[in-house]
Amino acid sequence: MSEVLDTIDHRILSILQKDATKSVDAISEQVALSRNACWRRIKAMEASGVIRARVALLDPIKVGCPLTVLVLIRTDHHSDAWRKDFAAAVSVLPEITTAQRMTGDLDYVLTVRLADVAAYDTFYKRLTSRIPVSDISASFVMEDIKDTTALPL
Amino acid sequence: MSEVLDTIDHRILSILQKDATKSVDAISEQVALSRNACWRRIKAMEASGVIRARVALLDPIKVGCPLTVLVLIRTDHHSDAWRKDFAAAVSVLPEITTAQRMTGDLDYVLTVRLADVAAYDTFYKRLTSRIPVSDISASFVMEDIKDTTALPL
DNA sequence: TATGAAAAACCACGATG
DNA sequence: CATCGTGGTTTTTCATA
Repeated sequence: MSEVLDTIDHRILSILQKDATKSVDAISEQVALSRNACWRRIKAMEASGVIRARVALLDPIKVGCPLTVLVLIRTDHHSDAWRKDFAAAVSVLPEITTAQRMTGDLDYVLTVRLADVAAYDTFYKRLTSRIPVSDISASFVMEDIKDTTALPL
Repeated sequence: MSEVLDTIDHRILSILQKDATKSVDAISEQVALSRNACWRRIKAMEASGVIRARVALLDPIKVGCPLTVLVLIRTDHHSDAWRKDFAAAVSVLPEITTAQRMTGDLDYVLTVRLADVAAYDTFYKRLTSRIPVSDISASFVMEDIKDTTALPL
């Protein structure tokens, strides 16, 4: 309901952002609150949508997609229909984990998770067979220096 | 121990990737396995590191960082020392959620989470005061078409 | 703070293929 | 002989009074 998050909320969130398996007991101790008060705050933040989900993060290498590719896309189709088709293609391809429409001269950026470079070629064909793009270029990730789902608070 | 994941493991993972609050009972029912067999598989995947963590995902808008910026960086310092400084700067700045070293002509790509465009200027100054870069450009995310932490299985 | 209900954590045995 | 299922115990966590 309320959209105002105080310092204690922030501290609770920063704990849960890193480890959602922590019990209410452990969290309440860390933020110096009673178990109950802490539990109510968490419930409230879940209800208001501040906490959107709790998910498991997997090891990309161990599940067989060690390669991350950033795909930069430019289009000359600036119609609603094209955008709809593009969004549909994006939602259908599970290798695409993020898709963002950008300002500036590059129109779209995709993050794609793949097994290897050969898989990129397959992906490239599947994508471009679904939607016309005027310019597409791939940049491969050599090293992950940082990769977190935790937002700054 | 074993690094071989079968179809059932994949189904368990795909459930947990989307919702880590699901009880073992519920999961075991979905994958048509006994509670215990299912529990053993999950434990094994936690132990082997296939499941890396369980985290809470927050709403960027409700938490006060609705703006996502992709920062493209080129450097002419290709020394170990520079890389170390860069990594240190990246790890210190919480607004940077991902930092990747790339192939091709752009050296690094950062994903940065911010409150607004003004905050980008502050961020830009803090970053460039810590490390010298020969070229840096920002591209702002206008629309999130897709954004998932779930890897393809 | 107390408390009942639920889920998780773990163990042991026999069955199965 | 790995892995499953059943059925049990103990402990923890939840969620509310």
